[in-house]
Amino acid sequence: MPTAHYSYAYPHPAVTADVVSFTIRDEALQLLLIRRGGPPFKGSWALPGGFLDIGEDLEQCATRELEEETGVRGVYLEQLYTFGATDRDPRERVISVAYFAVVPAQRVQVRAASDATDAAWFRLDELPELAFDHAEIIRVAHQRLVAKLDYSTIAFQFLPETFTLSELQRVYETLVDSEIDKRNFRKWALALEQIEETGELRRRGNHRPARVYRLTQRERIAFIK
Amino acid sequence: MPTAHYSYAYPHPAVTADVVSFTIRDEALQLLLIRRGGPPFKGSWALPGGFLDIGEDLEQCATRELEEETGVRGVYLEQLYTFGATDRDPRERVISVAYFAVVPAQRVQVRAASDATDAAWFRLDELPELAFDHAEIIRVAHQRLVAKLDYSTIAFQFLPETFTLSELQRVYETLVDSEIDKRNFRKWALALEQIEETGELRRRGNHRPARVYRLTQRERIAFIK
DNA sequence: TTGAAGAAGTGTAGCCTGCACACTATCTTT
DNA sequence: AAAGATAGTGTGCAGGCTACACTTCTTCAA
Repeated sequence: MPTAHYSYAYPHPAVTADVVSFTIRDEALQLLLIRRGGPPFKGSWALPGGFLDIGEDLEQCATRELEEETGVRGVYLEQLYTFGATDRDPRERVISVAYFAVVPAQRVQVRAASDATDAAWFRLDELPELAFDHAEIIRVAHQRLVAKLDYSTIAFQFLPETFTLSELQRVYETLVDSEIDKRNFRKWALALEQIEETGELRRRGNHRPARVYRLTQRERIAFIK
Repeated sequence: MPTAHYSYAYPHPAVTADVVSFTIRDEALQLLLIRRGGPPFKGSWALPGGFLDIGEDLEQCATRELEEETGVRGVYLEQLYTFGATDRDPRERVISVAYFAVVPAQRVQVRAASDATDAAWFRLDELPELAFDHAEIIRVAHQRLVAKLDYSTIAFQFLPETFTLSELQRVYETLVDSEIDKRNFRKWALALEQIEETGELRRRGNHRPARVYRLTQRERIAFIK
């Protein structure tokens, strides 16, 4: 048992922030997991996260944990839900405030710059066994992500600063896991009035080059409909 | 300072559950507040809530606090958001897991059966000064409630088991604070396929009696659209 | 240099949904 | 029996969503 540095009249639970980080790699929705180096669930994969410092905001804590594992900063981060079942951690009572993050595809490789902990991206449809109730947390996060597609421009956060309409369409097709009509999609995307042409053209492969777009208000999630 | 009964290697925050309870009284959206009997914010109004017991689920805690203040059970209760700013409580670090509840108008008077604490319903547009960050919590709760009107049948939770279409329409009109066309509203409500006629008629006042409806699946929030 | 390959880019027509709008029905009270 | 009050009912128009196919522009290889 830890030595006594702090005391209370009644027991306080521990509080952690855990982060579900989504990205799109290889045309698939993936998320970041780390392998646990100690008990409980030693060797299992788990969400990155850690205990709240007593002088730190919840969101600061989530941001810090995410940065420690992925090296990325400034990505979209949103509080998801708070999980507090009494038996969710065998050591002591732990309340987990879960966040979900959307990491642009470009920035994914920055992970290699993080510390020596064993971290990896997994396809959402090929997840390993997970520690604690993290499978449940991921389920809720995915549900939230899909729900937000309908009423916000959160999908744009999967893309780097500039992108083509085809790239945007592929993001949506990956997220909803079905094909979308090209003309209808482009009409819809332009009608949002959230993107503008940069004036540049992107030439990739042996075909007509694509116009390049950017968000009119970078880093902003708009509510639509 | 409290005596030392528990100790940790590093400080744990306190965790509370606070509940924003909405109801409709006098054609207005109202919510339940209690007056604080001790410091901090002594004499101020605040949301009902209290510290999490170490062996108790978060939702259990919210349910318990709500029942202690209102006497009502089995009402709709949903986790709202977790507030954890470092300075939100002057005594110690407190993480508040906020819930929001919808209390049917009929059951409101049960509150009188609760203990001697000073509790009262306030119109949302006539709130007093509030303790802690409870004004912010209420703002978020109201926002969530209004958002849910668009994609769920949460508004039905403001009504008792049986109701007329006019009563349902008044609930919606109160919540969105504007008038709704009667024919369009009834068409919409019936098309949801969430309510059925009980076969009874309700006669109130000197006018044609109204058909009485009930939810086909009582206590269930349906997602629509 | 030319043509084949491959993604980029573009318009229309039908359908369905949301919204505006006014009168008749049935009961109570006097 | 007439007045007062809320319950209950249908249509038409506009705007948004969906389905659907061909041309443009570039690269690469013959």
